[in-house]
Amino acid sequence: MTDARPLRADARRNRDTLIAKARELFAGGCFDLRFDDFAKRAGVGTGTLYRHFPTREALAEAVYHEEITAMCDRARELRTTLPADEALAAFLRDVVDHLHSHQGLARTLATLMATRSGALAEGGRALHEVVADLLADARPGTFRDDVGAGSVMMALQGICAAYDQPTHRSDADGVITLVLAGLRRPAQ
Amino acid sequence: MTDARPLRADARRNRDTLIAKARELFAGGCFDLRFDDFAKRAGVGTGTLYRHFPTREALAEAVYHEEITAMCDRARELRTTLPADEALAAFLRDVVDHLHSHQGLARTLATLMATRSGALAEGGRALHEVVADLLADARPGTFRDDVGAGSVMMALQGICAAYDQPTHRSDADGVITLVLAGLRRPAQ
DNA sequence: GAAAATATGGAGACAGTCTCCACTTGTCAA
DNA sequence: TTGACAAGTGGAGACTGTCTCCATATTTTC
Repeated sequence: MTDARPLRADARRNRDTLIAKARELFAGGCFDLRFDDFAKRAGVGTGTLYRHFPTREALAEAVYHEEITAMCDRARELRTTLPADEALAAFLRDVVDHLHSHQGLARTLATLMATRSGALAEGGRALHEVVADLLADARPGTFRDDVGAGSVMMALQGICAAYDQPTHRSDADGVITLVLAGLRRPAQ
Repeated sequence: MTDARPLRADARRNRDTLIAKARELFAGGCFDLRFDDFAKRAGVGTGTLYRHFPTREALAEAVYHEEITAMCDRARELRTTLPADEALAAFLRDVVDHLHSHQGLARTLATLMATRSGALAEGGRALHEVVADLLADARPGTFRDDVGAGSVMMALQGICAAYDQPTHRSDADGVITLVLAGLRRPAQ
């Protein structure tokens, strides 16, 4: 996935500037800036922006790449200190918490999850994987096995897609509550 | 909500033609047609299209208006013949079933649900309302009361937003399973 | 330090959206 | 009927944002 050819020094610098600027703008709630304008604000030419990030989504993914990686690491870490079912619960709650204070991330994830193929979906796939792992670990005994990780991700996609609804936080918490309660194997 | 001034005969005719044409194209999976081209295909001028439907979403909502109304009616009908909890279950299953064979509807609903205000959201609001009603009826005794209709709608939004994922059907069924199982009041 | 490789920027081609208004069509009162 | 007014039409073209292209500049390599 990582490129073989190392970027030239100036190219690397530009790329980093672009990501930093994008992060700053996204954090300020400014998502729909003209792409050309955006290049200008970052102090590079349009061509440079397009060469590094062919699409808006590519840029968004680059900006949130670390964040998504951190999320996945967190999941794996939780798995080492908690029973798998509790780890999944804690992870999902964490995700919602994080999304709530990072609208841009929610937006980006909603897009990444909707994009089924290509490098762009990498982040979505990574998340899917950690959820699937937690789920698999928790299944025997505690979780039902007729519902897959895809369904959990789909619920998560709803949470992401609805990121700017006024009642987002409480609704999202509710979704997680339903998913977790629903996953628990019904008592025999 | 309905306009006071009745449309002139030719205007009404054009509007109907536009909706019919859009329905036909959507059914064929053709969603992202140029708006201008679309007008041409329907045999009207660009101006006419824009006057009737200022945005793509307005057109989509008009196309699926009947469908959404039918869904809401169906929910109310179910409520008269089944206990509320079963009615909600049947309704949600029905919705997924319907979405599955009408991608355009899923797409449209995803947009409508994401749009928090304005006439465009009417369809989304109507659905929210019937779900809220079913839920309220089912609550005493059977359903938990710490999770609102907004959460159910959010899960539904995920189902809609993921409409073109390859595993959509089974994942969506899983989400409904989780929501319904999660809603059930845990045995004391 | 010269050649080769790599990257830059921004002008301008292009594509899609949407407005505007001279003109057409429908409605209604007389 | 008909004439006058209201309502609606269509499509040229202004506008807005996207993206490509390439002469020029910078970095790397030998």
